[in-house]
Amino acid sequence: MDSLLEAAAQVLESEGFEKMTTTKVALRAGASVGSLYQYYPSKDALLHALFERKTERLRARFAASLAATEGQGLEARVRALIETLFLEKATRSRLGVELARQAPRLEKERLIERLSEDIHRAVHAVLDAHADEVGVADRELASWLVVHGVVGIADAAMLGPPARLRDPVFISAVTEHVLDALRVARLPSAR
Amino acid sequence: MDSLLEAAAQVLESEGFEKMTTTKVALRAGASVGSLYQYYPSKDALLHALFERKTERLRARFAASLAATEGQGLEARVRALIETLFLEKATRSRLGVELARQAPRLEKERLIERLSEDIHRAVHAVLDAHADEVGVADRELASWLVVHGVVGIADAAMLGPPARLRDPVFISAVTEHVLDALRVARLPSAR
Amino acid sequence: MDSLLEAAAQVLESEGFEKMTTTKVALRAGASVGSLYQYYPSKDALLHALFERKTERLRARFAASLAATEGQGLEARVRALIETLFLEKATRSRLGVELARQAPRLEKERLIERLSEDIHRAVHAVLDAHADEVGVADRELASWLVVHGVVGIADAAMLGPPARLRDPVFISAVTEHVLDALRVARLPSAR
Amino acid sequence: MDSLLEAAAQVLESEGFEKMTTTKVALRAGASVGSLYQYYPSKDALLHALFERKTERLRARFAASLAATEGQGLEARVRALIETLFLEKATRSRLGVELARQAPRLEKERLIERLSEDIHRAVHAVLDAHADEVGVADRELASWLVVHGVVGIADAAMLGPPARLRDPVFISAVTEHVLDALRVARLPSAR
DNA sequence: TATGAATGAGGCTTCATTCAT
DNA sequence: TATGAATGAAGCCTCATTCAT
Repeated sequence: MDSLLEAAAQVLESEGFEKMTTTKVALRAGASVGSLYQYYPSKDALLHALFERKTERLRARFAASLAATEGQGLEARVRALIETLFLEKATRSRLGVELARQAPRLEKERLIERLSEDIHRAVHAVLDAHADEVGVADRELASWLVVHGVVGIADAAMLGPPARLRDPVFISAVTEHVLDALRVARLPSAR
Repeated sequence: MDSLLEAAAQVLESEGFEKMTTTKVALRAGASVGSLYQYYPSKDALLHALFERKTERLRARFAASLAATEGQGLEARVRALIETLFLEKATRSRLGVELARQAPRLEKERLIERLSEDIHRAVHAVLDAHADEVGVADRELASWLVVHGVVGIADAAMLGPPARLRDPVFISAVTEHVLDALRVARLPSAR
Repeated sequence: MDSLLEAAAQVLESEGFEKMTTTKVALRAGASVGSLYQYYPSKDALLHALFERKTERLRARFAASLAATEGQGLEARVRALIETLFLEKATRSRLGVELARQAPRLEKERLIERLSEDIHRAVHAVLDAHADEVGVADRELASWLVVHGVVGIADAAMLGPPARLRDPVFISAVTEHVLDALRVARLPSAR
Repeated sequence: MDSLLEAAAQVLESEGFEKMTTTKVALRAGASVGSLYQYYPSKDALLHALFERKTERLRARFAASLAATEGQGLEARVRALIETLFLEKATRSRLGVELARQAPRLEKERLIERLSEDIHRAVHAVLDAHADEVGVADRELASWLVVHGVVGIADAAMLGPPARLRDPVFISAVTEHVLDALRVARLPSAR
């Protein structure tokens, strides 16, 4: 049941993982614990599903961002990706944090790794497609560094004022920062 | 007692937070639960102390790195800082992860924030000291972005092969990446 | 569940409060601790319920006594009330004592106060109804004094041989004592 | 050590029995737990001593009251005894309550019984000495009833406003009540 | 298929008491 | 004789999971 998943998300958001009990989740979903266990055979299974939902959503947004900026310049595409990541991080951020806390348990690390690999691959493809605008030699490594660097920035920004992640000025700054790292400015065309 | 702290660290490392019980910690330290509670009035207090120990250690290493590279060029200093961060992240990494997972609970978020602020400040000072080598206008923002970007990179690297964080080639790559972002290379063209 | 309450009463009676554990109560009731906590969210809640049960029973007996002696003379009614009180005090007296010991903790003091107020009020009404047989001016005060005096007597009698509280001779003596205090006997001289 | 006893009294008064720990008592007395256990081999031994202290004090006050009213009339002596009892009950009343709560445990019931027997005996002697003013036949029984009745009244009064136990009007009322019960007024000499 | 009462292992914490110094 | 750190048994309570209805 999908309402169970949403209920779990809400409880996780409002109470945190340690106070999220299966009974509470079931009640919030208007169901009974028994029913919950019919769909999700364990608490961890519930978390896993929640994880996948979040992960899938992010993947979809990224794909959409890339599709929407198809054919545009590197800057536009990078900015779109950053914007997307920040927006997702800002959406139900408490939920994201609580899920991330549980990732080290569970085989869910794989879920995270798979996600970041996908993102990495996508970004790598973008860099390759705009190889002329990228000054670094190892674009594979560069995309990896950029992806995880930006994720780190997003995570840090999440602890501050929530508006920051949606602030265009901040997004521009991060975009510039990333493009700088990719040595866009050093390109011959800058001479 | 310090052996209690170390015992807690070991249990956390080997079993993870969910299986870390106060009794287990006490036993591992060769003490009794009662003694544990004499020194740390709650399980969370124990975590807090562990947190501070880790935090303090990192702070000290950073200070030492900066002191050791006093007077050297920007690249050397940045590299030293990255090296230090990576080394610390690689040291007892499971412990670090488990502690980080508990940070959102507890007022320890503050401990983390305070730490990253301190690091941010230190890096900012370095950038200011080497203003001539830095091409970005807003050095405060740049240092913030760089610090959190590199932390994100370190965290991602932790999930891969543990040797990576100590690999000089990788460290060089990250250093280059950071220096690029600071537009060090672009400086000549700014003439 | 009512069997939990009765189990608690039995443990309290046979072992006293300090040795009454929630697990023991649950076992005696043929249930598990978990079930106990489903019905009574804390050990104190269990005590509270026990308290109310006892209190309610006494209230009911008093009401019945008054109803049964409706229309009879003052002596008969006073005797009936005393008899009722003594009988109740003699019934499961250990239980009563253990509950009373816990009253100062808990908001249950209120329960006791409310009970004695009710009794006071009832006795006051009786005195008013038999105003012609009562020689004291302040019947409100007199009923208060009589009620608490008799309770004191009952409590003291509880410490002696248990049969005393059911001994008609003793009950007669107390009744006489109370009627004397109400100056029933002095009335003729008031002509 | 006497300061240990006083410390115990203070802790009992301010925190209640359940929060009175031997360590707290020792600290308050400016000693160590070890020392406490040198003088009082168990927590119960401490309580016992406290009990005796209170008991002895009351005994002494009663004796003093009787001595002070030697040769006076029944009313004066009864009033003095009531006054004394009320004053003692009003003094450190919380302490008294907490001690009474622990009486059922321990062989201390004996302490209480012995005390009330002593008081009973004393009052009996007073009644005998004033046999001409007492209208009841069984003075032994009457004194028992009066003693426990007044104790019950005092205990009930303790739950109300603390000033009541020291209020001369209230004391007079109780005295009158007692004298009435003893049928003082009905005596032929009252004609 | 849904329900939710029942289960019980196990965690955290307290505190009277001991004993080496 | 005083100290107070150490002990560890034992209590209260939680909650994931099961299963009879």
